[in-house]
Amino acid sequence: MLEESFSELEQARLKKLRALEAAGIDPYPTRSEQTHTSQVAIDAFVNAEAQTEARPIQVTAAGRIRSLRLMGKLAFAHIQDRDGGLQLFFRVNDLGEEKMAELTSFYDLGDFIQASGTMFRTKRGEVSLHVEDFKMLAKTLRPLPAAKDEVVDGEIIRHATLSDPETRYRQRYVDLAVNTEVQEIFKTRSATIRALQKFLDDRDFIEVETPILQPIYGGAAAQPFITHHNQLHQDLYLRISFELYLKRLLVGGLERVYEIGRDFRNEGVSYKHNPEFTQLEFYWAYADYLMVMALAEEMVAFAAEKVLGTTIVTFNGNEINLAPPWKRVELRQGILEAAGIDINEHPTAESLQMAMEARQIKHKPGSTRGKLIDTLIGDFLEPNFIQPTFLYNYPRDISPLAKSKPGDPMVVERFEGFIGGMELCNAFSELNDPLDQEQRFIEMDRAYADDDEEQHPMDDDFLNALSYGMPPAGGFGIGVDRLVMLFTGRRSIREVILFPHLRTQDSEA
RNA sequence: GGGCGUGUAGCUCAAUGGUAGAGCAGUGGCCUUUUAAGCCAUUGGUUCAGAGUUCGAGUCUCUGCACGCUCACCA
Repeated sequence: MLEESFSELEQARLKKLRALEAAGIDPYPTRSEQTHTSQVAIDAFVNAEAQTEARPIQVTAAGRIRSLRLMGKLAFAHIQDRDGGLQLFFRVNDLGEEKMAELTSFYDLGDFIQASGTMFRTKRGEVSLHVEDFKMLAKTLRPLPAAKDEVVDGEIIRHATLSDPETRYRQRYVDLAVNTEVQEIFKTRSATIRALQKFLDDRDFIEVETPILQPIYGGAAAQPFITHHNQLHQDLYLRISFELYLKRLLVGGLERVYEIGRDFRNEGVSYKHNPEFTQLEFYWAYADYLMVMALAEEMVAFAAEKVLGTTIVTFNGNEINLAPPWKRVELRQGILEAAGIDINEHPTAESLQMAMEARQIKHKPGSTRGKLIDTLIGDFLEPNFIQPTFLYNYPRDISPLAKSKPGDPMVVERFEGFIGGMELCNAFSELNDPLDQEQRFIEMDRAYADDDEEQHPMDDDFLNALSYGMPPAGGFGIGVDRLVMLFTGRRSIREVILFPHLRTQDSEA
């Protein structure tokens, strides 16, 4: 029972709720009204103020009570609505003893109120609503964490705010209600996705949706979640990427497609990894990875400009400029300069491993050549790519869906984009030769035969699709959560996901 | 999964192994232009859970749980 979990504070509120009902007031009325948001009301008043013979601005505002200052026959409150806050001014002369008592005896911080009246300016200069009538819209039984805002020189200083990360993520509704700057993160997130969509829509891409429940997973090297369809007696995987389905659409003649959605990877959780995360992938017929590179930097800069009004962001203490062109580093050259190893001189895993050991570089024993190169990237390059950087020309054996570089069988036309020391995107000239693709699947199978984590299952229907002919194309994937981290300057992916994954608790407080 | 750290009132935090406290919030008063409103009074605790050491544990030990940081794997 909810009521049994109530603290003393909550019991006090419950008593007020009962008292409201006893007074014939519905604490949760069905109808409500909001003629102006706080900002619209304030703007309207400020406008009218500038004119001579302005008519009074009649407003019905609605929102959550964030502060309440009772002063006997006077009262001030601030309510919070979707675009800000508004001060309410109550006076017994206007409301009468009975109505005033309703406010003082039944209302608490956190309650939703609807208030009507005219806009005015207080002696201290704050544009406020002079309340003529008000009603309870929703009684709050649990107290919101007490937070008070102090304005010093225009800066808002928040006292004793809710800061425990566990409570903030587990009860995000409280976090959002109390820490309004958290709302801004998710407004930015929403705007970012809209901007990415607009950018691609304007270039004739169509947005599609492909299966999340898949009989065969693929398109990335990751462990999947497994689920089960009861009626069909069939195990299914939650997708780890969109790639193989989107390429089927290229076969079908949809030349420019993209999808924004959720991927699921059954792996470790960290400040940049959540088990489910949002990805954008696009596939572009008659393009190659160099064209994709140019489009990608343009897209990110467009989104930044549209959402933030600038291409300059601050992340982890670094000022980062997202404006194109981004730095381009050829992988072989990059590793040579950073680690002093020329990977071309080490065509086998054994040789490369020896070169790394000679330099005391840690690595997983038994790795493939590509994996070793990946280790070098992670150790020597990725952390140093603070400004946007494309690293291009990847080893073939860790890129089973990318097309080989003409004249260089060990290398594929693939690039990854890094910003703030973090991998942000991955792209390549898409392999469209069904026979080569089959060969790659077989190679992966052989190379990782002993390693369940790296299984890359053969997708026969995908090969079948390629056999019907897929136009040459460039493909691209970007982690939307990480992009939002950059745009909002948040160092943890949990800050930009509304309900990040947490372990379950036995007893919820 | 490994290492380090944290867990005390609704929130933010104190408390040499010796009576668990403060501010805000709450409750009762006073207050007709306040804005971290103010003044007076006051309530509120399974100190994450369990076991142990001790005359005595919020504090020390062990186990478990959750969260954070970090390493490994991945995006």
